[in-house]
Amino acid sequence: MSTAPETERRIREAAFRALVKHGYASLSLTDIGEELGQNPSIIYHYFDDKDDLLLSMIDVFVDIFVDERTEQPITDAEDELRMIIDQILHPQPDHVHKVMSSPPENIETAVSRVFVELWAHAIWDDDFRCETTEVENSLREILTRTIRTGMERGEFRSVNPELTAEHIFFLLKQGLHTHATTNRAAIDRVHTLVNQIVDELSTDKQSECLGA
Amino acid sequence: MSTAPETERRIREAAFRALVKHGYASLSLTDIGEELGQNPSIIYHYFDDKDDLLLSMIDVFVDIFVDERTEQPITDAEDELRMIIDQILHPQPDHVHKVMSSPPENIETAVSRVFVELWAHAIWDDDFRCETTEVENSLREILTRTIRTGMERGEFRSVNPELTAEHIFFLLKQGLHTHATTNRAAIDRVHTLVNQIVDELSTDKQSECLGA
Amino acid sequence: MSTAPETERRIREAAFRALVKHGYASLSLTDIGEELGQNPSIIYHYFDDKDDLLLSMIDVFVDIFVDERTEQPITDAEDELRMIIDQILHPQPDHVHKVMSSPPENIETAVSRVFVELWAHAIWDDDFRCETTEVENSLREILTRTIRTGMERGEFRSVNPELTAEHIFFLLKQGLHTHATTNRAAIDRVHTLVNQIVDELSTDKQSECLGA
Amino acid sequence: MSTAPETERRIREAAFRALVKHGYASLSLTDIGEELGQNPSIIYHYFDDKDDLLLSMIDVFVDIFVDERTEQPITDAEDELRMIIDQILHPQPDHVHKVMSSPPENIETAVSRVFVELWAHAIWDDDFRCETTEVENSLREILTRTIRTGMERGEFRSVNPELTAEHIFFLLKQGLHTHATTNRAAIDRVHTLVNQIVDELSTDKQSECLGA
DNA sequence: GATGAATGAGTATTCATTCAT
DNA sequence: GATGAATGAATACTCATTCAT
Repeated sequence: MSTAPETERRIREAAFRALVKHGYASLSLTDIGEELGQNPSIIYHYFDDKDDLLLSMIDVFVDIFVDERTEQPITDAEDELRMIIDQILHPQPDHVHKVMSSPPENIETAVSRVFVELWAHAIWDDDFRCETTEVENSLREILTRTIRTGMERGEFRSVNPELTAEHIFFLLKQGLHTHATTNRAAIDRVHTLVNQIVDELSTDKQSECLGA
Repeated sequence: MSTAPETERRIREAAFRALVKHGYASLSLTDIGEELGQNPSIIYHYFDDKDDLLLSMIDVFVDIFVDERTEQPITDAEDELRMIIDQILHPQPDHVHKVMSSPPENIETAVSRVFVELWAHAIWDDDFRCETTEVENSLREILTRTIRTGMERGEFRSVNPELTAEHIFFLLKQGLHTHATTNRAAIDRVHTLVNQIVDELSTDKQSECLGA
Repeated sequence: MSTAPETERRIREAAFRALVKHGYASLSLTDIGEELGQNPSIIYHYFDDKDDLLLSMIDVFVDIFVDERTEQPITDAEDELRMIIDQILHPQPDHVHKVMSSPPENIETAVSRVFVELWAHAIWDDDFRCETTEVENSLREILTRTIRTGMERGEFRSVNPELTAEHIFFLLKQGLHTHATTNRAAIDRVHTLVNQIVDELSTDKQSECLGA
Repeated sequence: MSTAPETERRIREAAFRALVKHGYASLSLTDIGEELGQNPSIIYHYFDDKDDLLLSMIDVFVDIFVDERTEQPITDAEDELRMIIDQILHPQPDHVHKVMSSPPENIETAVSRVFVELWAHAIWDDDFRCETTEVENSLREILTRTIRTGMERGEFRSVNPELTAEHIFFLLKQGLHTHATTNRAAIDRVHTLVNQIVDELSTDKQSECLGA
């Protein structure tokens, strides 16, 4: 059997790690080759060019966050919601290891950096922009579905599920973004805010609302 | 007085416009020189190097969003809050023109792009990181101060002003970020969510909470 | 018998077609592999390297223009001469098909291009130079022989057969060359000039004309 | 005064010499830089890219063969014709030195090589093709004009001046071509043939000869 | 015989930066 | 203060060639 698909995956993971190390603006194919432990020219056997390779790295995101969730039946809506939130804010090595054979060392930092860099590139490249939009749609969809299910089962209060999902999603993204781009520890603050929202959803109290 | 400070400002603005056009990763001094209408080597009379110039562009942000507000006395807290929010989500040409003599054409897009690009670069450069952190601190401080003032005057409900300010600030940033990096019209959605929070602050109603 | 000689010929023809398509300077083994419909590395089973393969393409020329003529007895000198001229200026698909199983589409263009490219390469490569010299010698020899035969039989006026052959040959080559390398329709002009020479040969006027 | 035009000319001449040394197919900007004694990147200050530089080398041809002749009044048609022929077949260092400050060593070889290489490239590049066509038109025009003038003054027999000029021109080109691409000494042979034609032109025999 | 994965040397081109004027 | 000529290091990408299968 051909080793090709394995090699393609190894290149993608090497690119991921190299991106975490060097950043988009100064990421060279040489860097990727070094991370890969092979001559960079091999990249052209598996990808059209640098952009094609980097574009494919959004797939790594999909692998980590989206794929497995889309088809899963929901058992407990609140548990499910909290688990999704947790996995985005604190990606676990075990989970990441399922989709990457050699993940970078500090996964939390790695994921937030790559998120910020790839999304930033989407400003300039339509293909990237399509992918980022789609990934976001999928994740928002998962959140929306979970909230709606919770409402239908009476676990959650009656809210606009799309808007609430979007609210949560904005905060999650911003947690990663602020974590990667400032000296502030933003993830815990976001966790607090998002927990409030989930708490609100699952209490039948009428008061104590967001930001309070 | 020499024309030097004027030239320095012109260079900074040219760099700003060039960044809006080309993006950080592919921004060359040639691009900036073209935007400036002068030979790019003049940049070295006013800045140490490319990084120094780009770092100084965060100052443009400070000029636009922070400076004038820090010392202003607050008259009406809710008005003030809504105005700050509006100015971040929809920067007005008139206002920007006060701090830039030749602003780029589409200011809303320009500001969100530059925000995303400069912050992304802060991942890799400690000097940038200090600046981004500081700018965010200032803006959060303004929001916090406004909320606290509103509370003290009885205009707003009693909340944790730091946390609420942070909540609003996360959403505002994410509005710009999503606007710049996906195909979704995120700014209006963010406006809706933030308005809800401000509404909550200024009503004494006990019900109808976030996302509802 | 093994299929090897057949494969070797197929490779040579593929190289010929690829050369017609891409030109010497930008002809890659990948191009040849594509034309061949096979993996380019197979070439190394039949040829030492790229140069060796391209050198062998001169043989295709020999196959087309020289081989069959060298041993043929001459029946009518003028007819023969006009036929040779015609075949060089307007190679017929039928005739080419005898030596190539998959000739390129526009043979006239193909032949002139390959002639110009291979001969140009002969500037730099002694092996090529030997081959081009030899092919030219053979063709000039055929022309000379035909003219001499015509003279001996009284069909042609008395001229210097080597010089006249060379004169005709120069013009024929230049027809192909100008056809391939400029926007001018040179072949018909050459035909006119060469016909004049042949006419002169076969008239019984005594006037000493050019080439005599 | 700026040194720029001087540098541009130096680059063009270096490219000319490098082309004579290495040939089109294996001519790298590094080669040209070496010939120039400077870093190859300087080329991009004066030319768009490699093709632009090489295209400009046809101008060197125009400088050598065409320019000075176009406006000169003709004194003696036969002398003039023989001089043009001589200058193409045997370019003199003195003459070349007028348009190149550092010509290559063996000018005869250099000119024929560059002619063959540039013309060969015209097969694939329309810009080259335009230039080659134009240069040829100019040279043919000069020959035609000289022959026509000779006829009008009664120095030459009555012939078709265009066709005779073309005849001569074909032979001259083929002299250079054969000289560059085979092991045969073709230039003298061509000289003999062309001299015959000119002799024919200036004899007063009435017999209708070629080109008439 | 034939494939295709892998290599590494080489190529055109870009770009921040320097420096003489 | 401002220019623009010049540099050299770095970069993406290509391609002939090898070799294990």
